[in-house]
Amino acid sequence: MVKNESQALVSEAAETAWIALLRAHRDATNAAEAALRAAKLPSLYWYDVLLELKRAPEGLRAVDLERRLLIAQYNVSRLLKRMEQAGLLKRAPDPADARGRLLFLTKQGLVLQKKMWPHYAGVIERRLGATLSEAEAHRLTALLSKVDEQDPA
Amino acid sequence: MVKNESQALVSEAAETAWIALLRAHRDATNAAEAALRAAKLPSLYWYDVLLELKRAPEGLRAVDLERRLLIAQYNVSRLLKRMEQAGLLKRAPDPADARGRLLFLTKQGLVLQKKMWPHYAGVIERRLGATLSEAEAHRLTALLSKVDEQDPA
DNA sequence: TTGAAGTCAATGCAGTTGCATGTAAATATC
DNA sequence: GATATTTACATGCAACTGCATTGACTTCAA
Repeated sequence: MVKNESQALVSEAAETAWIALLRAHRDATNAAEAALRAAKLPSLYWYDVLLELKRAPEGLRAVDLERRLLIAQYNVSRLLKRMEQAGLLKRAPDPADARGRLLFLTKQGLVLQKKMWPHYAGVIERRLGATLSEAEAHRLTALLSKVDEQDPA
Repeated sequence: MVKNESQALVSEAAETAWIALLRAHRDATNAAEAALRAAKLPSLYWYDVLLELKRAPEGLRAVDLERRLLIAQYNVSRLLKRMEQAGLLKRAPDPADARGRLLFLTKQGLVLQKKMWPHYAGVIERRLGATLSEAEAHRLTALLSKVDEQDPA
């Protein structure tokens, strides 16, 4: 996927790991998206939003979502509009800050989240649960976490 | 990013690893894309194509690219059209199979690949080279590889 | 060999994303 | 406490993606 021979810029090991990361991710998310589509369900991003909102029954601001999901601001904005139109969430004025609005999951949104989960979980289980032992999964998590603790860029 | 409490569908460890994978990838590719954009260079996918073609001076078919890069067929088709229009590659009839065409990198394409690499490499180095030891990078690669050896599903 | 089935690519259309910018409210500065 | 800066969110436009389908060739099988 990447991998370049002209040296000195990056260690061989780091570059190989990078490629493995890209491939594993692309492959796994392709599978997850395919599973959801096959079930006529929305994409992973929609799921992520539904779940975040489910966990924040006191309401969440778009900015928080943006940070948690690492999605660009304008995409969050439009994603929320679509999801609101689909009846999955509500946006109410934020008493603490009139610039933004607080987001709340609707009953319909909760129903959809629950409906999507098994499909999503199936993929995770096949990709990670079935191929890695508990210990390996933990090690993988630890290594990946080191990679993005690296906040800025 | 994901993470659900209703159990039994997936092990906790696998789910956590999944989230870590999504976050690490999103974060790292965001950084890489940002670095390339800041330098007014094309996106990662373009780079991937350039590099694959560089490595296949004997010519490559679109189908092969599709498999190597895990990009959908119609996206490969259009990506190649754009890159051809940009003068980065050439498409010639494949003597062995008249349905497809063979792809070749142009001199301009090679120049661009070389120009992009340092920007890309910088991100890889900061994300992976700087945060992981050689041994850790190798372990990460090994674990990620297990995940997508899992072909179909 | 011929026709049925499979493979390699391209494309119209609708939906989504990125970029640049805009509006409004909050915070900082003096 | 008026102005400048920053923050939260929205949006027009152009580019890109996914879906479904098509066209063109290859392969398989009787």
